[in-house]
Amino acid sequence: MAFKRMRSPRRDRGVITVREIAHESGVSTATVSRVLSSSEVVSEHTRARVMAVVNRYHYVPHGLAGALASRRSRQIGIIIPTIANSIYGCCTQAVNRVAQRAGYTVLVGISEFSPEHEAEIIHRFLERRVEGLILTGMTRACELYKKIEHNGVRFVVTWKYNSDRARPAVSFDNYKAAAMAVEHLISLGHRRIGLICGRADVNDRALERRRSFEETMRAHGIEPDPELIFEREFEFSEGRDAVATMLQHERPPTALFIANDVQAVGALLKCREMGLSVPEDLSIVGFDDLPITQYVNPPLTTVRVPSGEMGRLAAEHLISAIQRGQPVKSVELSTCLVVRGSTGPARTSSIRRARRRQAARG
Amino acid sequence: MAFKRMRSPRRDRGVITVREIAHESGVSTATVSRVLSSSEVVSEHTRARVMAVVNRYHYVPHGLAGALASRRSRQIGIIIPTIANSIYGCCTQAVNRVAQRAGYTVLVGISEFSPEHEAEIIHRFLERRVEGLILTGMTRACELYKKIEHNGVRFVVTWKYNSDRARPAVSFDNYKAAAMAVEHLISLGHRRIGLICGRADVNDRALERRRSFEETMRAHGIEPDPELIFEREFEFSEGRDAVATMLQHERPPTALFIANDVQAVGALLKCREMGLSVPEDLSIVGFDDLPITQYVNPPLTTVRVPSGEMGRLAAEHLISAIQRGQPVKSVELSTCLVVRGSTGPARTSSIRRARRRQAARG
DNA sequence: CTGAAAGCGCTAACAT
DNA sequence: ATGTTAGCGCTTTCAG
Repeated sequence: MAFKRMRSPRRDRGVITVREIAHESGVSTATVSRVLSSSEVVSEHTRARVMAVVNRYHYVPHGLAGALASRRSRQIGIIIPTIANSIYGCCTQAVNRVAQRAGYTVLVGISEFSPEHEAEIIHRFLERRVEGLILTGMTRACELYKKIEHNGVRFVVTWKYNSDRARPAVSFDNYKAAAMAVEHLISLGHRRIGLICGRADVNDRALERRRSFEETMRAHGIEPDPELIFEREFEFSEGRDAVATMLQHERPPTALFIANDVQAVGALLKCREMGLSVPEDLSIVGFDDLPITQYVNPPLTTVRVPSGEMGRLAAEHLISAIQRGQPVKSVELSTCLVVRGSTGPARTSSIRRARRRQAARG
Repeated sequence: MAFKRMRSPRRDRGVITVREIAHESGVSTATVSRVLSSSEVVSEHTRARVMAVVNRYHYVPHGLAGALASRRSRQIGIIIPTIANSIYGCCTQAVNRVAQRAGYTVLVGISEFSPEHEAEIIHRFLERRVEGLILTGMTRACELYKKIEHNGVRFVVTWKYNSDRARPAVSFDNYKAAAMAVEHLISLGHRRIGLICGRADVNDRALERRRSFEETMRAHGIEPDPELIFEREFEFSEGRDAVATMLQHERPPTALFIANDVQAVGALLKCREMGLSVPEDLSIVGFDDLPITQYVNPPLTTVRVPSGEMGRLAAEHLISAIQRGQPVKSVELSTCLVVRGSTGPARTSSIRRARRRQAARG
């Protein structure tokens, strides 16, 4: 071999490049680029000629090369904990929609509630040079936030809002939302109220809702009973099992706040299966307002959260911040209590009465 | 200005590059690259020195530049029609998991059942130089397949399997699966059977299930009544409305095949709400085996499809095909009928009887 | 309105 | 085991 390096200009797997297109249409690569970015001033004539060649060759520009050269990846990332709870899917879908319209692609990461896993996803997204990040919840190593900022990447927190925190957030306030639910129960005369929620150690939304439950109870002079507080995974079955166990307590609750509808629906169906009347024997208020909640029997009283709008706004704020080179603006979204059939006035020791009834029957 | 171009080597927004790392640790960029790709032979000593600098600077390599240079993007794309039906979420999550483990990032596209939208997503993914594509269903413009292949991108079809087609698929056979459901009903003595399914014009899975319904009926000497076939969107409410309408027919069905569980659960709950007994008044068999189906009352008889496994296998086959430079191997997955409480023996004109009962009560 | 050419940050031959 | 260097395919000044 006499020559130093044998790299013919188009030895590649036949994938066309700007150079070929430029050559074929008798213009420079710069012009092709201008035509394709469709923003520049190019004469109608040249544009037509170039486009003809582009179409003829089914030319698809190399976006990564473009990103490298322009230093804009036109990608954002979103990290959600799970897809088992459809609220995250709904939010992601909304993000996807606005991103797409703005010419951005979205990378989806699923952390499965693992901080290590999340850190890994963030690292990968940073490598891919996302221009922005949509995060779920606020609790994560300070290091990680530093790493994100250090790489010049903007982010916005969803599903968690605290007016006192410095991090940009587009979300509702879990504390307030949960308080509405608990106060609804208290106002119906319930004093003995149980809580079922997600795992507070890996989920700051669950933590916040739990904290709100406890403090709201105390604010009304009720001391929450730790034996009536269950933290479980996000599954129908977990809600079912939790409620079954809780109702075996010697002093069972007359009402339940179940801080997510997946567990709430599971629990509600279980109650019916056990022959309990809802809300006569037990009131239940859920959280999320999943579509199915209005169709179960009785329809579930629950807290409506704006999952879709949150996704939409988070993406809009993030992208506009990126484009305008400004910090992301926070917004607090509102929630509301949707009162349906699963909550009613407290009646003394209704579970015990129901139990007796069952015993008589069985 | 006397000089031609003013481009200082590190004027950028402070983001570190290999060159800086190489310089700081007194090695070449090639060595840094070797350390980071962790595959090459590098002395323990140099590796440690380089890693120290990497960590000190929180250096995150520019993945797009790497992709460009190595001509491997380490990305795959998946396109699903919606996230409203959680089976797609489940599948996507599985894909994500194996991709991540293999060092691939996944781009998620949501087509919302629009072919135009899907074509756009594919184009964008091709620009991003995905190395492979996981598609939902097989029906799309031949042009589009050509475009994908023309760009040297491998793909695999999911949720649709036909042994006669040339396209690589990792899926179950909708026709067979639906036939199991219909035959179950027929074997219980039902002759007047209705169908509720997705829109067959934009969804080849729905089409296939509908075709299977009609042909299986005929194979058993029953002519399907077009008035008992409803194509609807994927919503609980659509299932509800469809069943309500269908039962007003002068000769209502004694059984229903509802080709997806979202609609099936909606329909089932509606039946209960209308005071109908399931399966005494009406048998229902669903499709998908969503988690909730086993908890509704009565638990839904349905066809179990391997959403998670399909995602896992599709991703594995695709990635291994990419890595070994071979075509993607097809696999047909199996489904099974899960008989639960919503189906029972046919009883003559049970709906009419129920109606009379209701009239008597009302 | 168009072209020339210098990189974007990295990897992969090739050479040592 | 490590360094040199030529690109990857595109965008973007700057010049005309």
